Amino acid sequence: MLSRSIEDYIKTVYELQGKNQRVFTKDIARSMGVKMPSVSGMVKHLAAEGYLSHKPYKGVLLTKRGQRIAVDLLRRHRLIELFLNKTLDIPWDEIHEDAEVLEHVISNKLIERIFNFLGRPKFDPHGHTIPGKDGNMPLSRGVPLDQVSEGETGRVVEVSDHDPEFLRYLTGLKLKIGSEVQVKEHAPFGGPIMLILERQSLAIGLDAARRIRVDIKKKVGKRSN
Amino acid sequence: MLSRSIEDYIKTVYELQGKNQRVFTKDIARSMGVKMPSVSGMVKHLAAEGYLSHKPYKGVLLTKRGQRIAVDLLRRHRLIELFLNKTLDIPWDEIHEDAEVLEHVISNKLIERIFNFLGRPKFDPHGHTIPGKDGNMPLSRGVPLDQVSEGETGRVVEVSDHDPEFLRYLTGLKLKIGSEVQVKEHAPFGGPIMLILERQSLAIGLDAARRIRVDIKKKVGKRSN
DNA sequence: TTCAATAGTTAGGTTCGACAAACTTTAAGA
DNA sequence: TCTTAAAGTTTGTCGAACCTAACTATTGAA
Repeated sequence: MLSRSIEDYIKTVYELQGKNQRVFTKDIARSMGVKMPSVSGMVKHLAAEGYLSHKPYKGVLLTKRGQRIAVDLLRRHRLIELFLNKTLDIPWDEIHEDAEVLEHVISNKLIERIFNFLGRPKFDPHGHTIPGKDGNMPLSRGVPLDQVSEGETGRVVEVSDHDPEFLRYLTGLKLKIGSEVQVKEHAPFGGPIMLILERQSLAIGLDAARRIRVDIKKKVGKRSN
Repeated sequence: MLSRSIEDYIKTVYELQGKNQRVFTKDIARSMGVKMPSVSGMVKHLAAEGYLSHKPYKGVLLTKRGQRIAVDLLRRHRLIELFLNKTLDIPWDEIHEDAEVLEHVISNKLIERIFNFLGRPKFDPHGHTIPGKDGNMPLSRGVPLDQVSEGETGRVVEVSDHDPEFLRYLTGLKLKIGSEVQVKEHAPFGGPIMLILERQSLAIGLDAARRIRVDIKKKVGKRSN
């Protein structure tokens, strides 16, 4: 049985490494709220146990084994979020914290019961894809909203779940999973993106736009394939 | 925030002390699966923190403060059991273990949501009374089945939840909360109790009978008050 | 009353995961 | 090339919560 702490390190590295970027001690420390020596020590241990490879002074990268742990945790996290949201009707900005704790302690048996109870779902309340029991990690859907060209329309499919404040902001805008948005204009010099959402205009900052992913709608009359 | 370990010690003492019996190091150690020196050390700490009073060589007794912690845990435990049983349809012999872990980590906010979701219930799936949020510990209902006189009839209101094997045994007998049983005979010399349950005779050992509590039915035609 | 057997405690050690202080490596600019 | 700031590591400590070994207190039977 892995300790809570070990699982958290692996998860953090997974999140930071994205598509195979080496991850540095400083970033792990900042992200986890611990000091660098704690990271150095744990990294040495995790490398010895085969969860990641460590080139001193050059950062770390998860092994297949480490990735498997991380993806399992993600599966648990997302199923728990969806479960809390569906059964107890807890809003999407309040489920992350509880899931963060529960993902480490709920038995596999219980997770699979939850999975079946929920009807073997594919997505969590923030639109994230739920990984398979086999450790298969599906790709994120859509593209970040800041990369959508002017004039294009898309459906919101996924939003970042780490910051409850951000989710409350979206709720305030009435922007949710499934919302249809049209990009009107990219203001220059890192300025906001002007959108139409439910016939209302609104301006959204670049940081926020990067945390929203949309499925681009093919233009009407230009239906390909 | 109390550690998992501290909460478990307090809970164990609560269970062992019953109605204010002093609890001994050896019993705590056996019940928790640790060695006696670990108990001595922890007891010293808990006494210093005011959770219990300790007379060296004479056992311990929870203070009001310690009892409050224990009752809170019991509330959490029972609500979690009922929640798992109701929403995920997990049978009564499988819920205890998960609840044992979850009671330490689920946030108060979540517990209260569960409480309301379940309709502010009074009893868990084993018939145990759920303590109030205010730390008020209601009495157990009924009397142990081994104390029911021959000829009397009762309704099962509570069964012990610590041993899953025992619960499976009851399930096999089709004995559940609400079942009506009539005591036909107490076999002498610690022998079994003969019962009628749903028109079937059955013999139940003393150890089992002590773990089943029933509400005695007033005799027909003798309805008092 | 004495003395084993049993129960309880103290002393000292281990592991885990964090820390501060001190040292080393890297890399960027003078 | 040299220097230095930033990043990373090593070393030694600390608190929790466990352990074993050794010591002490209690108690009940001879």
